[in-house]
Amino acid sequence: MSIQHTPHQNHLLDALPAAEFARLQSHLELVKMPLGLALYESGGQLHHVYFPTTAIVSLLYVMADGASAEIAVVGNEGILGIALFMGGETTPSRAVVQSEGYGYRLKARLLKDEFNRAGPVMRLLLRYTQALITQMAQTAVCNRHHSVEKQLCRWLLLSLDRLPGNELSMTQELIANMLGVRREGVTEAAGKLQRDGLIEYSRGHIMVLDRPGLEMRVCECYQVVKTEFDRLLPSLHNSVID
Amino acid sequence: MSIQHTPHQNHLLDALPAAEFARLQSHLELVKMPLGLALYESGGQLHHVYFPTTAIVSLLYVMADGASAEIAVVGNEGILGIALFMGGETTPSRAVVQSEGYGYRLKARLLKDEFNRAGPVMRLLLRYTQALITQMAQTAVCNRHHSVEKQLCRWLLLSLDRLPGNELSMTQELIANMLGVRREGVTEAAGKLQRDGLIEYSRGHIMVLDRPGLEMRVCECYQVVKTEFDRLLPSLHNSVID
DNA sequence: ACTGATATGTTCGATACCGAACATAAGCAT
DNA sequence: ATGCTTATGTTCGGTATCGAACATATCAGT
Repeated sequence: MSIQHTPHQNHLLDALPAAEFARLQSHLELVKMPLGLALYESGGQLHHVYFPTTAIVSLLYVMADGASAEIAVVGNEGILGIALFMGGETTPSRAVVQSEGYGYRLKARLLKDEFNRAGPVMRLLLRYTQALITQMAQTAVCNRHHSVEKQLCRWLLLSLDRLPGNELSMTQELIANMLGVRREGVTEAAGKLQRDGLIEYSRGHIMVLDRPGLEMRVCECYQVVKTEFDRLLPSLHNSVID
Repeated sequence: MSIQHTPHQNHLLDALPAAEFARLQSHLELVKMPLGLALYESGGQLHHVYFPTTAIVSLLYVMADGASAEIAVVGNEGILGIALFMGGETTPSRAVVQSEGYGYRLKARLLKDEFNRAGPVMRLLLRYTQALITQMAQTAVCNRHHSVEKQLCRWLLLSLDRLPGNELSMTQELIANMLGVRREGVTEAAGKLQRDGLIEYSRGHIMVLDRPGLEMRVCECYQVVKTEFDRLLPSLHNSVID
């Protein structure tokens, strides 16, 4: 059985008005996003923007000593490469595929031109950017105040929201990298969640058995971000802006 | 002696092309910003945008249990109320005056109209927003990996960059609130800096004696943010965008 | 000078996380 | 089956920060 791929799997593309979508459609290029692929390096040029459909991509800051932390997650609800239309051309963050899958890409020039029409595409992208800002801000607060276990719950739920099933492929080592904590810390937190029957994992495969249970344990950060995404980007296209 | 106030003290306003500045100038209203004033509450309506000149404003996230953390600082280099033009109308953050002073405000409607012209003002605001995003992201990473002392250095330098002299009015209690740590933690870190002759403080007044010394101790986060601001917002107006 | 309020200093034990080392176990290639 | 690699589990001592309680010091008002 082969999987159907369509740009409409990405919520931003799906939310475009017909005219705008028509302009871009033929330029959208399906790309495979294997685990670990870096779509952008810190400070590098952005030649394309990416609209994930089944993949999940993490925005990571890597520090001089190698320590890292995830500042946001982008999946089928979003776009990678906002610095392009924000005017900076580049950012100090890396974008790394965290969960393999597919997405569509578009040449930088085309997206910029579309953005510069200052129409619905621009407004949609700016709203998405604001939602992303909320996610970053909440991550900062969460890093400050919440335990590894709560952050793991948040991370699992954010990932789950961007995937079709209830399973994700991810080693504890990689999760630790995302959260910016030690692998052992993740092992301990995940072990606790497993003992309590919320998840089940083995060698890089995590199955969520009790999603409501996770939602009970997660810190408020998850819900704040989710609510803000829903508020700013109701899944149906809504052209009543301004 | 009376202090001169002019919108040009704010770098964004100062960077506007003459035509745009002329349109807005008569609508700019000088406002006093006393310590602790909340320009915006979480989720509240934004009736004005603010351009600080001598004041510094913190963007804070306050959590359900009262714990808080600063996610960004805005002074004479920036603007408060970006959610207005990003399309969200509101944000989950609070904006609180951290260092008293003055600024100019502009009615929300006027800024939106100006933004919607999709000209240089829009491009400038978007670039500023990207710089702000960098600051938030770096704050998230810093919260994760760096000691209170390093973060205090970062905070002092960020504040200093937005003030005329080498002195700031700020109790350790308030700094602790910003950094999202205990007051005692700030006392200890500040005590160390004082013993080493980098700063001198008493009851809410901090004088920086050795700025290079602070720059030696601060984590890389400070420089990353500063470099990105300089890159995105060179102080002279540069209309060569796109 | 007195008083109260506020800012800062100091201590204590508790806890979460770190850093390192090592043990087990599951998958993979041959 | 054998061995190699990778993922996960466990332990240990060290450190930073926390939470709370209390001590001191400076300022403002009377």
